[in-house]
Amino acid sequence: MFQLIKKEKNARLGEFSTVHGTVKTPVFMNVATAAAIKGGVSAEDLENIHCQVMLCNTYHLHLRPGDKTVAGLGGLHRFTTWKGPILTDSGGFQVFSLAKLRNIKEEGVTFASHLDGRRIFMGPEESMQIQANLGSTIAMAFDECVENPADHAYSKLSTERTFRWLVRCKNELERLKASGVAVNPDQMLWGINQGCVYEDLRVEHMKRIASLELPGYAIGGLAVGESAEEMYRIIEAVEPYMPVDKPRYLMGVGTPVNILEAVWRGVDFFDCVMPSRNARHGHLFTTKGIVNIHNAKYASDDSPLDENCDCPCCRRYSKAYLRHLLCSGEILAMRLAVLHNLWFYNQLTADIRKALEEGRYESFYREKRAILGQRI
RNA sequence: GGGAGAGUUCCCGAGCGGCCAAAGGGGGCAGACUGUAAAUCUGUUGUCACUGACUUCGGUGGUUCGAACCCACCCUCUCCCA
Repeated sequence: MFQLIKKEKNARLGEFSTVHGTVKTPVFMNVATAAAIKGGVSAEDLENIHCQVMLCNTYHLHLRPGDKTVAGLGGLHRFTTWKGPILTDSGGFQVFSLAKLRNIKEEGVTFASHLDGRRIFMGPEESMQIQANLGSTIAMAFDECVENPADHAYSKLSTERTFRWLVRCKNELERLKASGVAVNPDQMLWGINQGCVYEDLRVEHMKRIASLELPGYAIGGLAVGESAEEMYRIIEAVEPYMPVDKPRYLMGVGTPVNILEAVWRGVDFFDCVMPSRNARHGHLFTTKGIVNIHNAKYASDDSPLDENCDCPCCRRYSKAYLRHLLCSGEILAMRLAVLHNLWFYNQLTADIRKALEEGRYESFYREKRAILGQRI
């Protein structure tokens, strides 16, 4: 399923084929938590901005509209009309981000719904059942993302539990597919590496999950407060133990520079809310660096946000207009800004692939990382 | 013409003798955001030689140790009666 086309040091150019189409990697997956990109971006828009994979969330869709409702409507693909691959996150990250509203046990996690406070239980089996109902292309394992405790002992308990949960996820998804209730009979499960910032735990955990021979592996629990250097260190530590013939996914990452650095260290898949969330807040990524379009200096700037960009926003509108829309609270501002930032991320990974194909990734990434992180 | 009320820092608006450079909104300016409880959150918003000083609460004058707050007059606005 994953074909490695070319390597430059650890950086990989590849293709991942699924029943919903082939993904060229490295790839950035566009985050549509509640089955929509926030900011008014449609499935049709996603096609226009060259999105390859859409990412949705198990927890959110379970709460609303309900995974059974989605299953009744034919699954996420039919529901959203997005034809390409869809990855569903398992709800594991909500174990982390809804920390104040949950209680973790071996069986699973009890959350207070962020919508109405109602208690909901989710364990590996529940997460798989929901994801089977959603019918995504890729289902992620239900894991525990440890919240930077600087606590090796707790992290070890957590990685052990996450491994047991992964085995339960695998068994449950196999059962669901065998019994014919999974909306997508080809749905695959990817495992998630954990272990906080501890190399020994990370490596041990990676070896164990690799032994399950899943079709893809993710590194989770990073970019949750530790430094970028620490994150790179962990990727470097884990990477040698990730199967070469399987896609590697760095969950929730990251900035353009993070992506350049992680590709250099052997990662193929990414996702992040940053381009869409930051866009809604006026923080825009361009080929020359970061623009805060709120800034007064753009009030009379008639030039496009990024002269090198072909997105629906830059093709047509000026910085002054975009700023005005944003300052006025117009919905169009968010839509244009989100389209731009996602275009930028999708284009960045396309440029990365091109550089890899031409065997010049090292110089490409060294040049780009110096520019893309700066504020202009 | 007669009566009643009001004028506060960019705007609205609280304050009604010291703890007031003055609450709270709004607006402005800047920042944050990494598997989305986020169209959110934070800081800042009189001046300067900024752990302090100076100038502000329609104007002028007064009372007081001390006034945005009390008194007098003036200016402006709103409402009611003719």
